[in-house]
Amino acid sequence: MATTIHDVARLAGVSASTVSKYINGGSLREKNNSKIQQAIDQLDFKPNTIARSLKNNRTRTVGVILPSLSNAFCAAIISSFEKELQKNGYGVLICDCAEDPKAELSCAQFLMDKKVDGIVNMPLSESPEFLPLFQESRIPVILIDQKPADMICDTVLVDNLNASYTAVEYLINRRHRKIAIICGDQERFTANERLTGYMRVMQDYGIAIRDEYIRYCNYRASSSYEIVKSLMTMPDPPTAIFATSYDLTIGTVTALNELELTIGKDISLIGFDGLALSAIIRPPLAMVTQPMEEIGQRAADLLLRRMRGDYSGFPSTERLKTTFIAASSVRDLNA
Amino acid sequence: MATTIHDVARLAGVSASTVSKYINGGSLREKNNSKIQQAIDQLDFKPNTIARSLKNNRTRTVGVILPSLSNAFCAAIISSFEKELQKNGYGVLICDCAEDPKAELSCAQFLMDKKVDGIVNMPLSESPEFLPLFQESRIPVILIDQKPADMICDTVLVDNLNASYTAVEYLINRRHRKIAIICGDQERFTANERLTGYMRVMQDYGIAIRDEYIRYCNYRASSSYEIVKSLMTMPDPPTAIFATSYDLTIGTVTALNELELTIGKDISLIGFDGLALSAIIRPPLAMVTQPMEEIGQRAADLLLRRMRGDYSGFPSTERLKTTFIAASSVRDLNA
DNA sequence: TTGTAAGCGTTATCAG
DNA sequence: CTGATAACGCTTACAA
Repeated sequence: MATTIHDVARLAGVSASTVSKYINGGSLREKNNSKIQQAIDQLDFKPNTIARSLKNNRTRTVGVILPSLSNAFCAAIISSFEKELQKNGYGVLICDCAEDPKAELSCAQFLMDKKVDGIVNMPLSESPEFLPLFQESRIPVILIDQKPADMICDTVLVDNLNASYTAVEYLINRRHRKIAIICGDQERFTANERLTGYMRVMQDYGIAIRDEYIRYCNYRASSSYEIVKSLMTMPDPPTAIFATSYDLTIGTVTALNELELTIGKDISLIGFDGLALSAIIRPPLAMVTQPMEEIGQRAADLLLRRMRGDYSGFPSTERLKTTFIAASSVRDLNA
Repeated sequence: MATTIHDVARLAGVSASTVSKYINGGSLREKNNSKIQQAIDQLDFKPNTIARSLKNNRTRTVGVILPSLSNAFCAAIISSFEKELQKNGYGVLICDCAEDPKAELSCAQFLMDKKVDGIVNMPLSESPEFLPLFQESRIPVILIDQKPADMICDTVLVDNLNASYTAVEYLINRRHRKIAIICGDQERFTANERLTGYMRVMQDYGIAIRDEYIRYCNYRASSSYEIVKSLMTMPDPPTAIFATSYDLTIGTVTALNELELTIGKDISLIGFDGLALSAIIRPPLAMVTQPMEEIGQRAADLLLRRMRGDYSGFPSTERLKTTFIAASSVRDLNA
């Protein structure tokens, strides 16, 4: 059916191994070079990548394990990651965990069976169980966004602490004192870092921390929606809210709208990610944005290096900076 | 290094082909069944999928070619598509075209080299050049969202015409007559269908169609942003705008905000996709939503059937229904 | 039912 | 530089 290297060899009047050498950049007689190329063109020969993989244990395919593709933050990162790998001739196999931490392990198993050359994972679980599996097999793994406490692994993430610090400081400077923060899972690294930033700036400015203003949840918009409703019906509600993820921001805005509270007047708000939201919400939303493209790119570059066998600087932890965007969703109480 | 079927055979005291038969569900002596299973467990044997693929020309991997993963509409569809294929043991290889129609062909070539068992494509080009390639190789292809005029292919899309008709009719019923529509590429099937729905309902209600209210662009938020600015500074601006995609909706809202026009009062608006937007924009945004999950699922089901060799009903065109969500972003001019 | 042997399309080794 | 030969790990006739 498909044309093989043998067909090319026959047509060119050389052996299969010579053709193989030609394809893989070996040096041979000029005469043969052209003969072989001619035969390849004539037959429109494409080497069978499966056979190749079987031979050299490299599939030129990498796996991605992520919480959900419907999550804009994930999708944006993967989009830039994929572009970079595509450029380098790699295929990208995507496994969506549907936000289920247990799925991570089975996805990893699946990718292992597919013999991927490398893995990128945005972990759901605190410390990915599958990691040792890959490390034994010497298949490089890059973690994104979260950093597990007890495992050694290359990681690309952002400076959550300062992101949070800066945002809350902005509120404090505008004389806000009753500041609520809506965090993700208490267990998760990122959530924790963001909370720590909040704690630290509050302490640095000598503001009392009130537990009832600190709320954890599972990162769903519906959760922050409920939280905001509860926060705003407290006897002493906050004057400002800091929502620490894209989805949490969505839920917050939705709730505030329903409560008919005017953002930037009745309540101040700083969101997270979702630059696009900033412009469509009125008033424009102040927020912290992560460099999603850059995260994907860095992860790609690092993974490519590791797959090339370059393990310099292992384990590398790349911390990228977030950006704070000021906007009128925060009321200046000095004014 | 890795354990092979031979290792299992040796340990179980049978031949490799017997083990192979066992794995592939052949019938053999009860005694051997258990011996082999034991050996498999003991060695933690996993068949090498690459070797398998080489043998039977099936990789259990499908390819996806799409305009961009950063596009929420694409991502949502692929998310549900991937889930369905994952359930069925397939891997999903994703190729992001970065909105470049030329990239489609090279992505297709790449996937062909990867020996995917099937393809799903959300086409950028009017008629995907790569289609014949796959059809020759009898590799099933499912097109999503767009339907090329001149090619025979399975397709899953929505009823754009009625989607548009219903939305514009809603405006008309509220006495809007000066209705602008922001369409995508004039060339593209979907854009055309949506425009046709607009034309038809306008005609059905005997409303004069004014060319200056019909605007085409490249589906980017920045384009609709410019268009809206131009529309609203016309001597006789529209009283209502229908934005026909997610990104076009974003750009429209942004522009209206900047122009300080109050949606639902100074100007009426109906958007497209992005249910999440509806709740965070104030007032809530009326819009047309596509059943993205279902699109992904249908495409998956159809592709799985085709890969099973079931070509009944080919070429099948599945038309799904959109939903119209009324909201106060449309002012009732009767009132 | 089970085993032997050939082959899927490449590449690596090693002799010429 | 070139080519014969033997893998890579699995499946599948075909023979026993």
